[in-house]
Amino acid sequence: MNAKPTESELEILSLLWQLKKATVREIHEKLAESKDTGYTTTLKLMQIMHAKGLVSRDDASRTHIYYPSVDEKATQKGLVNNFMHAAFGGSAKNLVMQALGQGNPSKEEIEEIRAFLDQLENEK
Amino acid sequence: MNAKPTESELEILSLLWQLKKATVREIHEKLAESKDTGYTTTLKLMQIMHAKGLVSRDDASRTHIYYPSVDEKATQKGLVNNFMHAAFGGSAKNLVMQALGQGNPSKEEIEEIRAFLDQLENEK
DNA sequence: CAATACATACGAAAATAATCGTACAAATTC
DNA sequence: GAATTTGTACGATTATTTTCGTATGTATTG
Repeated sequence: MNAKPTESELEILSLLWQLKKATVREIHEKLAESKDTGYTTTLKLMQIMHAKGLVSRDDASRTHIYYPSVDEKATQKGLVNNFMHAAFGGSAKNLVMQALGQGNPSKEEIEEIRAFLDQLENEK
Repeated sequence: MNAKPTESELEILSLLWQLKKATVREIHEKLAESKDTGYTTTLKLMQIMHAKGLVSRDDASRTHIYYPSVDEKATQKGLVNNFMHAAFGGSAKNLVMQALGQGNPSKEEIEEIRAFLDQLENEK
């Protein structure tokens, strides 16, 4: 059942994870900030996602409200795993270093990652 | 010009990065270990990649020899950047922690990452 | 209350990606 | 040297993803 979202679906899903819930119009306006796309395109995508079970929705009122229905962490886990294998031959280190090199993390974020590394190491 | 490889193309490109050069048959045999695919499918993909400029080839002899013609690191950089934005809202930290959580890096790799973090921090 | 704005539904086209059959030529084997 | 194997080329088909036009109905507003 756990269908993997396409690129476009993932954009929408990310917004929903962030906003917790949203209407088609809200999502569309956000998307339109960075890409040129029509309203009905966004609508259709969200309908497809609904059919696939990636989102749920409340259609009590005319303007439907959408919710993510797949877990953020779990979905990301699957995607990262897939991506790590496809692009980095499964090497977490290589992926991580590439990401750090260009993600420009803040001091706080670096600290968090360090703490996470400590924890990982202790488990060994 | 810098075309982004598709999933299937990336599989082939990864093999080429690893092998430095290869024939269609060599690539095909490798691919066939893990997926069920026809020889002419692999051939066609490599021809497309050649047309796109992702690989170059030496067609002096009947059996052509293929070489990667895009840089591994540079290509990965573009892919990570894209993926980080698509799946993690651009947060390197979140991507990194997910990857570390399941990539099961060795002690040595963790050390390398730590050193890289130090370096990043010093640049700030 | 008519015109306009805003909403969903959905079929169909367009764009992209992947697969494969067939044709044909060169090499190899029996 | 005929049959088989191995190679490329490439058009065509299929599958998937994305886009959008049109229909239709419900608010909102002048």
